Amino acid sequence: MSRIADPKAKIMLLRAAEEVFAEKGLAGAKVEEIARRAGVSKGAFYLHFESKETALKQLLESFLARCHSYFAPPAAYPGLPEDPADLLDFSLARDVQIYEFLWQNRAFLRILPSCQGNTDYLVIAFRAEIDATTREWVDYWRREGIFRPEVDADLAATLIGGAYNELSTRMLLAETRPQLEDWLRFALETFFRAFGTPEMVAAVDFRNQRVSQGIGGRVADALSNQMMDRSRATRDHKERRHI
Amino acid sequence: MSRIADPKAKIMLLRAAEEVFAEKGLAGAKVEEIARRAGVSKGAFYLHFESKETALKQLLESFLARCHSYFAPPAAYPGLPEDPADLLDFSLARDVQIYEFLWQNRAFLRILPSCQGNTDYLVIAFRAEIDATTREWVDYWRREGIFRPEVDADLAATLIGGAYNELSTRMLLAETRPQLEDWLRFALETFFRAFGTPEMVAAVDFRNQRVSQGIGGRVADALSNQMMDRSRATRDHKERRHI
DNA sequence: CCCTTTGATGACCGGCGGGTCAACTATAGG
DNA sequence: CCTATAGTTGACCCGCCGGTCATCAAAGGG
Repeated sequence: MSRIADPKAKIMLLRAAEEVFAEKGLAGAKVEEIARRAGVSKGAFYLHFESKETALKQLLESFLARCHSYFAPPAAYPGLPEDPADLLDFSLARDVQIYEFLWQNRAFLRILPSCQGNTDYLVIAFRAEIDATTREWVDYWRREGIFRPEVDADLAATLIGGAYNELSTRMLLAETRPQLEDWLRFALETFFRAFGTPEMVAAVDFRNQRVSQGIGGRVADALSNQMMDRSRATRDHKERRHI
Repeated sequence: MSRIADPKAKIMLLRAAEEVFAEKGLAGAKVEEIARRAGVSKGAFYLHFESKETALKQLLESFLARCHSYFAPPAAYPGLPEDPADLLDFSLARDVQIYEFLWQNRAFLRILPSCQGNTDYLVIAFRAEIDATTREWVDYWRREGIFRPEVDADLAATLIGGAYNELSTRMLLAETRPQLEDWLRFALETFFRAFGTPEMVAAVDFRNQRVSQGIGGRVADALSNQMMDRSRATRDHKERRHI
């Protein structure tokens, strides 16, 4: 009995909404345009969403949740490498993973700045979360003797967060995928040089020599092959270090 | 003959508009509210401005022009000190001056993120200009042998710009004036350590020792005196114009 | 083939707020 | 005091768009 709902409708609407929100922002986006791009009527939009804000909130929550799994604190990586060079490789591989994800979702990233009104608390909370996670990393690195003890964790996290955020902004302006690896290596070295102990800075220099001699990072390969299996990846680092 | 126009009206409207735009953004700001806060009628608003956008544009142009004079390229400072410690002092004093200005105009800074629609090109152009100026400084420092030659000027400028931008964002969240000097010293040292030649990094360390021994910077004092003179001069100039 | 049920449509409603203008008011000159 | 002139007002107009609902269409059961 009765008619069956189009199962693609909601997905198409979400996709269209993502597009239009990214182009126009919350206020500028028109429900009619979202519906038209999804190939359905305006009324159909309201079969799936209570309001325009609801749709944006739904999109945001889903995206931020996916982001969340990428911006993990150090506690989420039980077996972090201790060797400075391996640590650099690991961090770079992790950054590349994150920015690859951001690049894939660049359409979505464009929505965030436009969240100025009723939904901005979501973005603000997310930024605060990122900032706290960055701070955790700085604290961790300081405890591990990688960063100098006198480095102010709050300020360091602010600078790091701002710099990386600017990189993502710059990525959004690019038409083709930038050399994220180069960008992120540069950023990583910048902050390791700035905040690292003299030993760490020396390790950065040494690693650059090694790289310029054509010897690639070992950990980076391991991590990109086994993205999800962190414990195995770190076990690999340790084993190889003894070779 | 005839009635004389209220000379305060436009100024009051601009002030009120600044307030409301800062609180609500372009779209959220209502002409009626601006007029009410200025103590005039809605119609009076349109005696002075063609439209809501015009008012915002006028405010923006004026503010960005004032900003412009602060973000000067190295060419604007003919006699830059060559001694590393003095250079640090000079740069810090300059940064403090800029951020002091930004702090004084923090209400205005809050408007910028909300410029998403018809006026965003102004902000975008301004950001690009800041970025270019930062790049000029990086290039200059590299030419002067203060930054290492292999430092990528574009990426360095991006990171620096992002980090300093984040500092200003964080400043906007503060209720009382933060210790800008500490923040900016931290940021300055961060990037001088990251990009500086080994000699420069040594100078940073040496300077910290000197400062911790209570010996203040000489150049900083000289510059801050000079800068106070300059801001006092412009303030006087404005007061005279308003009389 | 009709009836019921439920998905889908788009014309329509209503409020919001940018912008206008007829009416009003203050001032100066005669 | 009167009149001309120009500043000031706020009620009103109107387009836009979020949200609704009478109406139609599709699917399945009897």
